[in-house]
Amino acid sequence: MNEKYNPQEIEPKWQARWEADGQYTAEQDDTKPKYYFLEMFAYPSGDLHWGHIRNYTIGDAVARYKAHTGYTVLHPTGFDAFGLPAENAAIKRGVHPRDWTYRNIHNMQGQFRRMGYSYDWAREFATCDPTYYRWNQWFFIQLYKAGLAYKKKSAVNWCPECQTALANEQVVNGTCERCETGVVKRLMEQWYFRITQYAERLLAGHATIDWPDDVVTMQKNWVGKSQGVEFAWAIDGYPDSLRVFTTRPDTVFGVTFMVLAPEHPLVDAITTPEQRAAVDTLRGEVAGMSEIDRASTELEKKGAFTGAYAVNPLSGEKAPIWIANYVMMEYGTGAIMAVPAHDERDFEFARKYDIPIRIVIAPAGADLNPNAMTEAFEAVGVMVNSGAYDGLPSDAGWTKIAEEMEARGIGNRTTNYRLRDWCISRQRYWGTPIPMVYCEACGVQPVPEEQLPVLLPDDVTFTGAGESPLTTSASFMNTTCPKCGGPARRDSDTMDTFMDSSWYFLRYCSPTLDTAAFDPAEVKYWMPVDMYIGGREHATMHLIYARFFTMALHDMGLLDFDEPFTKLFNQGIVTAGGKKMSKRSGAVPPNDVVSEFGADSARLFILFMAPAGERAEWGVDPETGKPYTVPPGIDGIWRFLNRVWRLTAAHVNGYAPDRAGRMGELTDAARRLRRKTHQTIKRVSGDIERFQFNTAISALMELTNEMSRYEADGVTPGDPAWSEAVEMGTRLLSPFAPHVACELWEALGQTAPLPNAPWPVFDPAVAAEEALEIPVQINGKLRDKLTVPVGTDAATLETLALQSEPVQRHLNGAAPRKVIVVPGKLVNIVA
RNA sequence: GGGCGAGUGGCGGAAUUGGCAGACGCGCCAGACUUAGGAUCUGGUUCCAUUCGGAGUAGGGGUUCGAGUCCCCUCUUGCCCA
Repeated sequence: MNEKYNPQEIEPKWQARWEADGQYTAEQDDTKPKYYFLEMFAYPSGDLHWGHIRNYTIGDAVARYKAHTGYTVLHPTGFDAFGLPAENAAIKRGVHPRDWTYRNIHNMQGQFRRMGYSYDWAREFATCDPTYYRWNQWFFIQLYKAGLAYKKKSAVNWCPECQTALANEQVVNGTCERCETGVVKRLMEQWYFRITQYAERLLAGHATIDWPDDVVTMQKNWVGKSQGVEFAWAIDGYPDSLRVFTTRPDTVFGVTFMVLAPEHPLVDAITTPEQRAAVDTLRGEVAGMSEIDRASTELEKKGAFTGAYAVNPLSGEKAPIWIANYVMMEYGTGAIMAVPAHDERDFEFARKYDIPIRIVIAPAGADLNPNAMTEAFEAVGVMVNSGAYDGLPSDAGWTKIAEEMEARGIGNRTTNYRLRDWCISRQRYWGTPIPMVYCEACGVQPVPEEQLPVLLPDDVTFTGAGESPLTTSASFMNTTCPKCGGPARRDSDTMDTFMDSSWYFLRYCSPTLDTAAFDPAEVKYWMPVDMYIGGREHATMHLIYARFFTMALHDMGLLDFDEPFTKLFNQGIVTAGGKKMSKRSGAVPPNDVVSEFGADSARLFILFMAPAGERAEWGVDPETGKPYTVPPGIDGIWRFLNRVWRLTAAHVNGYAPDRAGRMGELTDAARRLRRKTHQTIKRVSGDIERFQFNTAISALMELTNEMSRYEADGVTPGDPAWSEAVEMGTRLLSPFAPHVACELWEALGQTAPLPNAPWPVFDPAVAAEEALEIPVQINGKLRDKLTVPVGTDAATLETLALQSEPVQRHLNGAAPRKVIVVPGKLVNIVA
């Protein structure tokens, strides 16, 4: 073999050979368990950067490890190819979104392949391909037929800059996530999916999946389940009653005012002429505000009195009815009972408008003074000023009052959710056309399934203003009604791209099938995804939508499982100068590192630099003030791989595959090397299982350091301990640095492909230390170390410790008060 | 403002269960060697004192024979939600 490690020569060679041999083709194999391993697919922004490389390298290491440990692995990739940036490029530079997207895909495919990831490339697809989005349209129609897709006119977040509606999660601090323009409200006809119907299932499903706690918590908060009571208040002098939802029925005697959302339908009817002006002013002000702003705790509370009063059904007291900017029509009933003593927002409001505050829950052993309070008391306490309920703990009172309301027919216990239905419509071109047509005579009609796909037209102009670009294409917009054959218009919107990512993992099971979205037999074999890897930022969007979609498909009888991802791992973000590395800020492509040091070095470096789940700081070059194109720490990885190469190359005849039966009489050095080899197998295996790739790599470095020490004393031809170390080291390196591992494997004379080779198993007897160093402490301070055989008992350790010279010196003749001996660990003498 | 993490040498980081703090790597220092290379190899490298030793895991308190690890308070910081 070559003396010199040359990744530029061996890496393309192995990549070509893997591809030619179909090395990573996923195949059903009844002799093995299956493992479906998936990393979140990439948006084709133009270049891979180190954030991607981290995600995909972690994924590749584990996918390769799974293949070594006896699974038949499905490890696919593709591109999440629809989306706004392509359209922005079209507007700014006149490039067609399709051309821009495919040019980027082509470049990123090259970068992916150069990294040597173990993808089954035959399964790759881009979601913007009609053979894919056709099935988005098919699913849309199925959801429509199942009653899960519906159209409604509603106030949506509208970005005046992007000319599009935004989902709540795309609005950041009241501004557009992409362009940071202030978001306004606008009424539009939009398609929605009834995800709210699955709120309870989305919560219950968490018990059946093995996901990180923080993601589960985020999803729970996103669904926002709250138990409460919905009940009616009579309005003094009006026939209508007012329905309110509260999570605190135990505070009902503390109500000193009521608040309606400014949009509440009763506002007009109950407002008195004297209050009309103030009410209208506030309503005008609120109309231009985003929901996000209104929900903010920093919002200055503003209200106006309507002049009307509501009657407390329990106490019979009258409470003035206000409207306020902090109450929203979309949550609950759009009306609340306000209890300033026990709700922070009501408290602030009452203080501002001089509304009385009445204590009805007293904290244990303390008295609250309504005039001196500086904040609401929201915790559990004892009920006071609450008629027959006085003296009851408030949590017990909660149930009693709810029961009384139900018994008297005033109200009912209900469950409320923060989750809203999923708005699918986007006023954009570069997405999946919504397969619905509008006929004057027949109304809304789905496109017949045999006419799918509804293709994106080419005769579109991109102005960046006005309505959806699709409206500029007459050939697209004008169609015929599938029912009556008369003239009809198509829906001018396209689908949210989260539609694409809600089922792409199903498509990978049968990516080229043209008669259905997926082959049920293939899906039955491969799904669910056993391990899914991606960023934490997808906790409440993609990961909720994909779960909902899977559940909906399950309920339509299309799938026999209802959770798509059994396990989830979130890799940490890569930052440069503290800011997240992304297309928009300081993204560094892997190209320079790969061309100078090779893909194996790039892979090892990104895994070695930080624990996989935590933030990794890439570093900023002090000379340029920009993120490094080649980080300084890469030298350590480069040296390591060169050392590995040299150790193998220098002792090709030191290796003999057959070493069984020659391990009997070994020198101390050989026993040490064997011990290190087996300890390394144990550590690397455990570290991969725990996703601790940084320590796995440091263990491999320790093994090579031990091999260097051993080498100094000479390696004999066919040396059994050396043979074992060199072979095991190569196999352990395979998931992380597959090219160099394959090359070394071949140099060792192995003919079976390394990626299929079984994972090494360690022998605990060989890995066990022969002697231990036992620290001896006096009052917790280290004074000596005893070198003793493994298994030395407590009494012996105590005797040896007390005989130790430094211990005698420190005790200075005094008798120890107590000696703590933990066999195998330490001795601590309390003096 | 709320929820969840994190804070360890000049730097990235290590330390399964409460048991030798600083593995591994970068950088730095010293030496060796040479076909002068992107070298490589060997040794050293928490701080103070260098003699015994002392201090030390953001800061303060606590539990314990023993705390980076557990508990309480404070500060800083990241992410998510407001």
